[in-house]
Amino acid sequence: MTIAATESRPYHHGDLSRALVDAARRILEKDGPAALSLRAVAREAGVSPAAPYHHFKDKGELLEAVAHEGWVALDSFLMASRALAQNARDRMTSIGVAYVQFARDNPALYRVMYDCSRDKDALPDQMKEEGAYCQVRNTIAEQAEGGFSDIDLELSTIAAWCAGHGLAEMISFKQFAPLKDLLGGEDAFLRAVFEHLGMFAKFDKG
Amino acid sequence: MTIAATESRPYHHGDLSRALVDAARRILEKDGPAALSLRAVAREAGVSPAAPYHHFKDKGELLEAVAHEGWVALDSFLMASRALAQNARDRMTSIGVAYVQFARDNPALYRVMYDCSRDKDALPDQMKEEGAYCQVRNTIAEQAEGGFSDIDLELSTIAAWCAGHGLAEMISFKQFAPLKDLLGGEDAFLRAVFEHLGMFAKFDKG
DNA sequence: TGTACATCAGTGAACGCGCGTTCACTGATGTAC
DNA sequence: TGTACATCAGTGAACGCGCGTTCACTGATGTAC
Repeated sequence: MTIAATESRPYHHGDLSRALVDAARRILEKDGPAALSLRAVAREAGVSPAAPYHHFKDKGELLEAVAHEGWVALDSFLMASRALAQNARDRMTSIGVAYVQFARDNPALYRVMYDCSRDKDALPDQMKEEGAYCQVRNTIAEQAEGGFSDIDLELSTIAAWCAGHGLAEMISFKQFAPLKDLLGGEDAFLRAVFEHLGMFAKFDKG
Repeated sequence: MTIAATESRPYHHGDLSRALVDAARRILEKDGPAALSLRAVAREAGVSPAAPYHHFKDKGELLEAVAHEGWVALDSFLMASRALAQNARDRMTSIGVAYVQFARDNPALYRVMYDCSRDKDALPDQMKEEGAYCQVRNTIAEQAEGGFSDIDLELSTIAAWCAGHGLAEMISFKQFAPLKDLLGGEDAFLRAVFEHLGMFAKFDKG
């Protein structure tokens, strides 16, 4: 009845790559990005410090794998909340709010994602072709109903993305606490900030 | 004629506090935030690794001193470029552009400033009373010409601040290179992004 | 079906490193008398 | 004006730490014949 064979891990792991990335994410959740050393990851995965080198060239490559998972998770989170929005008008705010919620709920993962990006001075390549950035652009395009040139669309997407990232980094700052209370909670505060971006005020009357 | 006495530093330094903060900023400029250890700062200042402990309780306290200088420098940079703006309408964009330029020209210092803030989960206290944040709020208030409630004003300031911070963190990302070229350079790109925030589009016709 | 052997994926000990911080110390300074 | 002494602001050696990475190794797996 009991599965005795699994009580002690066999010499070969089976899928150590996967296990290492999972271990890394567990460490991020528990102790934050500063605790994320290669040795800690190996320890958490129950494996010797040298083992990861059979799967990742160096620490950076493991971090990139973790970051990549983060972007994929963000993609689907945004996708889901965009699908939930009631109408086109709310879709823009909803996707912004969802973006910040993701960062708030996965702060350490979010940090690793941007640390990797900064190291390369670029967002992940796939973002421009598909993925989160593209979803933001599409949402804006829908809401603008053709009123934007390609350049306007690109610039507005960048502006919205930057606002989302900035808010994501500051959402938990103490200074905002009174305003959150006043508005009825953090999510209401979030919506309010995005609405004040006023990104598409010019379309309100057209 | 030559001042022989200064050729070898006297035993007592005179103003080691100051010298340490200066050394820290030099290290930041040369080698970035990752290189900013207490020992490196002492080395750069030409002093033993224990010397800083007579002036700062620990590494964190030195970092805070550096960050504080950064905020002060940002304050006066924003003040100066706000004074240069031609009219009220441009003032908002100008202050945003200046904010990002500061971050771009002092990337490591900017990083330390926000790292310290994140550790405390708050922007520096003086920001709400005076300083950079307050300047942004005042600029927005001027441009809105009384059309904003206190809450609207606060939310708009937060939105603008977040957009500025987000753009500051991403301004050098490679993905934006084509757009920068298209628009005639990085500064033009910056202005364009801030204009697309459309923060006050609703006031354009009123 | 059995066996030799190459390859794969682990082990654990060790390397050298730079870090933050502490310690007992000493040279320099300033103040009380 | 001189001197004893407390205090201040340095020194340099040492502590223990965890890190990324390498190394020679070995156990397990799979494949060719």
